[in-house]
Amino acid sequence: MVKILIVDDENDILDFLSYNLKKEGFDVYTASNGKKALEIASEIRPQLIVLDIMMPELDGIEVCRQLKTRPELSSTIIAFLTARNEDLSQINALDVGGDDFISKPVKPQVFISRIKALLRRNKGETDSDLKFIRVGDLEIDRQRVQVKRGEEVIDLPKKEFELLWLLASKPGKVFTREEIYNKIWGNDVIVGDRTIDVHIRKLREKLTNDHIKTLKGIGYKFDF
Amino acid sequence: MVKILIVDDENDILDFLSYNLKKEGFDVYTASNGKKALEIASEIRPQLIVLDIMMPELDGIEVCRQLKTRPELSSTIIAFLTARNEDLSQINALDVGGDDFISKPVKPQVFISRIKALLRRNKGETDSDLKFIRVGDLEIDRQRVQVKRGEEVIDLPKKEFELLWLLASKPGKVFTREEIYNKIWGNDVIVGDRTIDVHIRKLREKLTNDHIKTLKGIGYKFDF
DNA sequence: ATTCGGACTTAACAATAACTTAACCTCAAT
DNA sequence: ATTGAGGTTAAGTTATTGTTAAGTCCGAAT
Repeated sequence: MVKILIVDDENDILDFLSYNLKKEGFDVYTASNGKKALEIASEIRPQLIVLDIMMPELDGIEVCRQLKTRPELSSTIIAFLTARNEDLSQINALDVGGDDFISKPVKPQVFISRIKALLRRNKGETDSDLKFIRVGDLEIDRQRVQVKRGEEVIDLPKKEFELLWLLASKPGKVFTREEIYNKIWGNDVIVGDRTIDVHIRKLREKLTNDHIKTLKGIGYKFDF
Repeated sequence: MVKILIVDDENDILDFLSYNLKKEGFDVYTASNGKKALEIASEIRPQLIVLDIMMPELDGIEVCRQLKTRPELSSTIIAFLTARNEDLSQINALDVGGDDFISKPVKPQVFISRIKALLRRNKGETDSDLKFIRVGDLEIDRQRVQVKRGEEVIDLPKKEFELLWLLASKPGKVFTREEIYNKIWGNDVIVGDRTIDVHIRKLREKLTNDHIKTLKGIGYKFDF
């Protein structure tokens, strides 16, 4: 379930936003000042924090800055709440890592859809750490499931792509067959002895340069 | 990177503003008259245009008006440049869709902070819900729920349009079936296995060009 | 209320790319 | 020469997607 932390010094607003988010099925937490916000955030690790900028003592900007220094929260989405007529010109909230601004007063529908949009935007990007590898003359793009050598596009089927991705993710490292089986097929699937070889062969054929090296009795590695 | 187009008939000013914006890391383009401005704007689709009002032939107001008629530029931010003593009373620049006035002569610091404030204001509206996409020979207009290839209008029913919109919003990116289900049908609705395929098929039929690619076992992507 | 039509979904079946296998081949080390 | 690991090839096999037609739903027009 998606956890959201709302931070505001006005209880009315906390209740209002909290009510609306809960109705949408989110797991909502609240904090009424910056200090509590930092504590709760570290403890529950919400995916998203709605953060009022204007608060006594620790303001939203400062809270955000501190959140971003903590590795476990560095990828948390921050949505700032601002009064509509607040002067934003002094505030470089985007510089401290904020993802969106939401103006008060807030219409529930608008609020919910903004929150959902934010959650959606960061989905898919966070689940796999790396998206792009460049090795030698190859560019391997996970998002497009596509390999390029210069302008030439090389399309690979799923298994071949995964195999290449695995090998290229640590150029020079030797992967044993067992390792490859585990990472690509999973521990449960059983495939024959020659399966990997066949995929390796197809890769070598398509990436005409000879980057995949066999270490007999040990495994394969990607070199350039 | 944020693209900014500067339009002014005085080269000194172009250079001056361009220099300052580039220093801040913006991607800067320039045009020395209204006609060029329209051309370049359509091509690069900047997030923001700095537009001198007083120009020979096509003045800034007229340029703005024409920009706003083009759906792909309708959400572009316009900042007008005005000489300090210019009589603004006659000019209803805000009526034609301008967002701000900046007076000449310009102090770099002030200029930069105004530009940043403008960009900040429209963040969230502009990049998270984009209203218009142009890919290859297609123009996809979210407001009108309409697709055009040149002069030919292609009407699509809602689901098909959303599917196309999703795929075209990140050309080249592979969307898994699951991703598509989540984004178009929502996490709760359950539809059969072949539903996406059918929609894909209809899209392919209507967009006769062959832009939607299948990656078996992975998903679909929009390429051109 | 009834009819009509388009949008959307489903289900059965066809088609195909991707994957796996198996039989055979090569080659280097012993 | 024998052996064993990996290479090669083509022929299965399977999973996934394409296609089609029919069914359901819903809103607009009569």
